[in-house]
Amino acid sequence: MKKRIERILQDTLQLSIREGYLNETPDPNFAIQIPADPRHGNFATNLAMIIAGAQKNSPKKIAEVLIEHLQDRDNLISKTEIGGPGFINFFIEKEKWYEFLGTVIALGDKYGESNLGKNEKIMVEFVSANPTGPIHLGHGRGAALGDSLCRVLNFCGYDARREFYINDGGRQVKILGESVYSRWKQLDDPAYPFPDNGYQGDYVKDLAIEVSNKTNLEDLDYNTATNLLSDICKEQILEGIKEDLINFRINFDFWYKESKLYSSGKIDTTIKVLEQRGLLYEKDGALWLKTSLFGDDKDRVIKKNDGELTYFATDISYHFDKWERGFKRVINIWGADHHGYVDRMKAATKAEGIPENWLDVLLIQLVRLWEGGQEVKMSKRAGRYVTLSELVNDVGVDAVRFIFLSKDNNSPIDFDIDLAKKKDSENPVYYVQYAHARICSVFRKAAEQGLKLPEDPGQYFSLLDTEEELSLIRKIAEFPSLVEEIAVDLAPHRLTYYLAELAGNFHRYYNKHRIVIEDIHLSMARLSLSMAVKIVIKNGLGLLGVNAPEEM
RNA sequence: GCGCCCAUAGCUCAGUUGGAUAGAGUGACGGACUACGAAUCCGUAGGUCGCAGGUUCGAAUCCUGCUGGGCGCGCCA
Repeated sequence: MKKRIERILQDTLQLSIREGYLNETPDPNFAIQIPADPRHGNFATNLAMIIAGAQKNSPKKIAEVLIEHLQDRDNLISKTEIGGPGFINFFIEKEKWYEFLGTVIALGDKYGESNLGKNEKIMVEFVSANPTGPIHLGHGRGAALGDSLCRVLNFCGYDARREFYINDGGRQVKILGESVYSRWKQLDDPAYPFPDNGYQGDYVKDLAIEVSNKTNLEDLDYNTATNLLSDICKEQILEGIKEDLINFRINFDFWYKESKLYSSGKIDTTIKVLEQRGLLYEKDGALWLKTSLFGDDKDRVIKKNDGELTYFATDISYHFDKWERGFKRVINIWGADHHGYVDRMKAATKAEGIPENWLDVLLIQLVRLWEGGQEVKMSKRAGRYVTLSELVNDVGVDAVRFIFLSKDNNSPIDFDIDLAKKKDSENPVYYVQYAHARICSVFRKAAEQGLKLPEDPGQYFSLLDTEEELSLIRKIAEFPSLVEEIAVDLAPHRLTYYLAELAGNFHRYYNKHRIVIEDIHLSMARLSLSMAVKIVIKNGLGLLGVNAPEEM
């Protein structure tokens, strides 16, 4: 609907200029909004006010001109008004809303899809947790966001893929091996020293017991033993991570190992490319990249004076590889504590000759847990933190995903476990799911009375004449443009609020008007409307990765 | 010291490239089941949009300066 209004306005503006009713004006960036106050119409635009300056005329005069030459070929608009300082308000022909309702039902689970992305290849890289311990809440938040973004992007016609980058080559894996070794030694000798920067969690002790039972460590020297433990444990932890993610309904398309960058020679190639571009230099025995030429505060080391590559070097190479794999855009989801890294990473991609804006980095803020009115204090360094699987086992996938996705990524989340566990109205997840289950229940009831949706329900829609019914249809009509906006803004949290509103509208409607009644025709009409609501809730929850249950 | 993010109802948060009278949930109080699921609905109360300037027809939104909080500033990963 919104798009049709936009089209009409574009045509009207062009025609007005072409025919000389208005002066030539640069392409205006006008908005179409749904007014908060229904008296201001179904849609409103600020177009007249936006171009008033360039037209050297009052917004109201311009609005009059535009209305007079309105290019409404389909007779979509029943009435226009000029309001406030120069808004043009549009009222849509009721019949057009009924037609729209018919298309929603016909489209079913395709309602809301679009071809916005034109099959463009996008990579979303997220979670990418080190294989040194189980994934925690922050990873879970990133996982929910990345996965939902991919769902939305694919729904909008992009070719979006999920990728997990495995840091299996760095020092942290070595430290994991040393930590496990130490815990194994401590089984006999509690005084055996533990590495200063070792991993503290209890899972390290569990690994020590488990692996030492299967592997003979006694005869190995320290280096051999710790290396062996590193290899075994990182694989085992990675399996656990994969399992946690699958339980969280996330299926990655690609698992990309850092070690592959070394073995495939990608890193050497990348360094050569940068060398050829004249962007490298040596100083203090180290190799530096001139990132400061591309917006970074200062240049960065990619090879240390001991000959080892930095983490940054592998990351540059990794991103060059993403580019070579043909992705037209890349979205990285990082914890906010990595924000200092964003500028240098973007600078590095530019240094590699990759276009500006190719890389988007979404930073996610902290998740704080609350239980029994108190914050659950966590400290990763001390190994005291709640894992994603613990939380999911406690409150369920649907609630965790919905709550994680209900906030903008830039806002910290206070996650109230008690509230998330509640299966009633206080919990927004259940509020939305209940609307869906309730509609399914109504259809079961209708079926008992021999009622079901006819092939062509459109003939009854004109019976939907109450304000509640018309506003429900309008709400349903917002869905496609909202989904597109979410794909552009990378902001799936808006969907949670929309779904709660839609569910609320339906619950109110349900309480006020009976759906299955003696009047068969009116029942058909109301069942159709209910079906459309059900479709949007199901499609919307699907984009969040949340189930739409038929019974609860 | 420099940089990024945040500040909206008692609490948790929305607020769509600046739009018309700033919203929702929750908490508090009071109501609604002899009919489709009361896991719901209706009503009341609640605001100096952190503070001070600026930009304009119009600012919670943009700019500047403050205050308060989170995070980051390594030849660590």
